[in-house]
Amino acid sequence: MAGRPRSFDRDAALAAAVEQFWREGYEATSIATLTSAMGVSPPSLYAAFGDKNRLFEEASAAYFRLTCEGLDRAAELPTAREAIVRMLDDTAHAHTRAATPPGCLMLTEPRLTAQREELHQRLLDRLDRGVKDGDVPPGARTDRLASFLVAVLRGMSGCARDGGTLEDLQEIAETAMAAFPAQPEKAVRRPTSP
Amino acid sequence: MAGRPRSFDRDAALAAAVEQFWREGYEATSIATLTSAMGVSPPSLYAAFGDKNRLFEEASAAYFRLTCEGLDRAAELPTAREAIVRMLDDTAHAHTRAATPPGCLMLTEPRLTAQREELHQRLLDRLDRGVKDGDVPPGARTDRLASFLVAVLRGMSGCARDGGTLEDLQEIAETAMAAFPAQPEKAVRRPTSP
DNA sequence: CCCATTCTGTAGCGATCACTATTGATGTCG
DNA sequence: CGACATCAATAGTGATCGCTACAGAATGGG
Repeated sequence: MAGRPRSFDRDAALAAAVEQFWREGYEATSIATLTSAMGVSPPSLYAAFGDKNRLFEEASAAYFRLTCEGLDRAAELPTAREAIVRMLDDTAHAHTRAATPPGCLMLTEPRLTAQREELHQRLLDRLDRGVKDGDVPPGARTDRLASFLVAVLRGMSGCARDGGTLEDLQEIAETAMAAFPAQPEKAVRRPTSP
Repeated sequence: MAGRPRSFDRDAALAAAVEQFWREGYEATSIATLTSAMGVSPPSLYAAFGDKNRLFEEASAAYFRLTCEGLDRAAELPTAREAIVRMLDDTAHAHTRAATPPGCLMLTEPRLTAQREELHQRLLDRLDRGVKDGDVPPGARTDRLASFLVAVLRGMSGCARDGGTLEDLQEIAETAMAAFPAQPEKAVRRPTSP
C-alpha cells in the first residue's frame, strides 16, 4: 500500500514557487520556470500541487499567512498610531529586502482582491479598536483611513517594484502618517470665534 | 509611386490598441486580441505599427499625452494645493469611467517606469512652484510629497482595478490631502514654550 | 523474493504565442 | 488601358504555453 516516497521537500518547493510568483506574477510565471526554480519535474509538480492555479492559491495563502503574522504583531502595540506606523515600516522593509523580490505579491497580483479586502479589514479593525481605546478621535473616518492606507501600501509596493529604496518607502510612509488624525487631547479646547 | 491606400483608420486602430493594453496590460494582451479589437489583420498591424513592442510604445505614448494634458490643465490653478486636488479628482474620474477600463495604464504597467518618473517630476515642479509662489510653506519636503502623491495615485488605480467606485477613490484622495502641508500664515506665529 | 503502489524523468500532446511568406486585390500613375 | 506600388487576407512558421501518457525507479507488504 506504500509507494516510492517523494524525493523533494514539499515546503521548500512551495517556498520557491512563492518567490517566483512574487517576482513575476501569476500570468508571467510559466510551469517551466516553476519546475526549474522548484527543482521538480512537471509530473511531480502536478502530483504534489494539482495545477498552476491551485499551486498559486497555496503559494499566495502561505505568503498571506506570513504577512498577517507581521500585521498581528504590529497590531499589539498600545495605540493605533503606533501600530500603523509599525505596519508601514515593516512593509517598507519587506518590500525592499534584497533576499526577496521587490514589492508585494498580495498588493500587486490582480486576482488577490480578496486578500486585499482582508488587509483592509484588519487595518479597519485596529483603527476601530483605537477609537474604542480612546487613542483615535471618535469622529475619525476609520473606513476611509483604512482604504487610504491600503492605497498607500499599494503605492509603496509599486515604488519598490520601480526600484525604490527602503528610504524612499519610509518617506512615503512618514508622509502618509500626516494624514493620520491627531491624538485627541485630554480636554477638548473649544475653538473661539474671531 | 503610389499604391493601394490603407483601408483602416490608423488613429482609431491605435485607440483600440490603447484600450486593450489599458484593460489587460502588455503581457496579457496577445496579437490575436489586438487584431480583433483593432479590426485589422496581423500583416496590416505589423506593416502599420512595427511589432508588438513598438505598438505598445506608441499606444502608451498616446495615453501618456492625454494624461499630461489633464495634468497641465490642473497645474494652471493658482495654488499648488488646488492643482493637486484637481489632479487627484481628475484621476479619480479617469480611473472609474464606464467607457474606459478601470485604473490607469501608466501607473499599472511594470515597463512604464519612465512615465511614472515623469509624472513625479511634474508633481514636483508644481509643488516647487507653490513654494516659490508662497502658497506652500518654504520648509515643505516637496520631493517626498511628490513621491507620496505618486504612491497615492497608484493606490487609487489599484483600488479602481479591484472594483472601487468614484466615491472610493475620491475618499482616498481627500484623506491623502490631509498630508498636504498647511498654507503658510501671513505672520508666522512663534510657538510659545509651556 | 514478487507484487502493488507511488514517485520520477522523458517525451510529447493540442493550443496559443509573436510573427511572416505568399498570393491576390486595389489603388495611383503614365 | 497597362505598369507599378502598396495593402490585405490566408495560411503557416518555430517556439512556448499548461498539462499528461508512458515507462522506469524506488519503496513497503506478503
